[in-house]
Amino acid sequence: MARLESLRPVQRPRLYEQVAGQITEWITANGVRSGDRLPPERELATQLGVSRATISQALVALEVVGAVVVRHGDGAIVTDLAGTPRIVDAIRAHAKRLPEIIDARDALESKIAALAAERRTEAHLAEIDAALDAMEADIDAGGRGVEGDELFHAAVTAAAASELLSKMMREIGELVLETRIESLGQPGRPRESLAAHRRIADAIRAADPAAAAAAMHAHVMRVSDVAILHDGA
Amino acid sequence: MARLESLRPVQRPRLYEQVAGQITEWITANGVRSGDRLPPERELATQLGVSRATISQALVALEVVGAVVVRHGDGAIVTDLAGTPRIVDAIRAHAKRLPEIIDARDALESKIAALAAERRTEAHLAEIDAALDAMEADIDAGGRGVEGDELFHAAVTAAAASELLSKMMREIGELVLETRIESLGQPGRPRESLAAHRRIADAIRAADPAAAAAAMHAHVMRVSDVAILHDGA
DNA sequence: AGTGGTTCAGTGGCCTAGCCAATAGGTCAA
DNA sequence: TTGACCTATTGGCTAGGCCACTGAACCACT
Repeated sequence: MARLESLRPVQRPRLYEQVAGQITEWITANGVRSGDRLPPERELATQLGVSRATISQALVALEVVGAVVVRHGDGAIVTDLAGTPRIVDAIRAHAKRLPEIIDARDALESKIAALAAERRTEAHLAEIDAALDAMEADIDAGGRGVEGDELFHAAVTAAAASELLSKMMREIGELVLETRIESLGQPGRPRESLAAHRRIADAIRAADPAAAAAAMHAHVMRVSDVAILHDGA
Repeated sequence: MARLESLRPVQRPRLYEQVAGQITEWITANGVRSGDRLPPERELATQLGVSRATISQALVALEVVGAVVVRHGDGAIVTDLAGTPRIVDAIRAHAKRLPEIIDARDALESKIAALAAERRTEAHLAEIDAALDAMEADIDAGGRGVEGDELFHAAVTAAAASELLSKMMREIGELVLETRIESLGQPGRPRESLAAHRRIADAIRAADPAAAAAAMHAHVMRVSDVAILHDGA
């Protein structure tokens, strides 16, 4: 039974998203500055050819993101964050920015590995070992060890005990996953990757932050080779 | 004339916010897990006593935050981020997590400095110098060089040429700023900080990534000392 | 002048009612 | 077993309307 794990659900465009995008464009295009007011909802509705309810939804979205603040009876005021596109969207939009993902991953995971080496408990080490075992078992069975790979990085992140770094990793996690799957798809890679993970685990166990960071750095860079090659193909 | 700066505009609660909050509570209270479906909009509307339009707005808000994903014809599916409060809020909530900010800043800025050393152009170097000059001038004039400090880090970040890392820095920027101001407030600190910035700039100019990262790391750690002490007071 | 009410037009907040479109799940014939 | 079809359920979006809030203009009073 062939897997189709690379397939993703079709894009279901929401009207409010499109409207929010158009409003954002309008903001940047017209040089609207922080503090300026958007046109009234009713006017936006007629101009963009949608209902006021949809405009309202778009404004909710923009408000949640922090691009505008809507004031009852006054209007929607543009904030200073308005021109800033959302992090993941910005990347996906250009798509050719895999190197940026690598850089970010390197920055975060190297630090995470170092912190993990300082703060790991026995429970964390056990969790990391379990992930490595799962990875090895899967590879022995002919798999690519993707699941164990994910578990490993999750365990290391947990050991680092930083909610902030953890959250940031989660933010780019979706993008990282793609590069990870690509990398492990290459023949011989899984075993090599397993060895790299072992080196990271050893450094963490040895409570050696610098070595852990270096090992993680090397691992991330090794993965990036493939990803970039694949990207350029 | 007594100031009333502690006064804030009255809370103008939005219905959709309240509804979103109730839905979130419902999720955590009922042990709803990732992948489970929320009740239909129509049912939520009658149960919470609001219109479907408002429910829809609340779901837009939750969707933007990433707590749910709404599928046409199917329902609103809870994601694994549902229980996770917003990144900045999470930190602010505990408030005692300054160390985490330092860790994150260190991870990002060290990498940014390294990348800047690799990719800086003459224009970037000029920008960095300008920031240092502004910092020095302000300090000579008795100031703390806060503005120049910000300009410096902004210039280095620009030189790193990574939209992703840049965005991440912006995300924690608000929090970093607080620690920065605290640090520079100590007597003697501004000049010392200026020297540290110069070392970073030199490494970047010399196109030495490792040295740049090390200098930035040292700088961030130096700042953290003060911040943590201040925090413990 | 300055202060405080009043009014009014503009604006967002929220609602009701309804149709359209997508989905999941069943039925039935090939 | 497969594929086509139907149907109930659900979200997407619209239209139209009432209410509450805001800000500016105006006015009366001090």
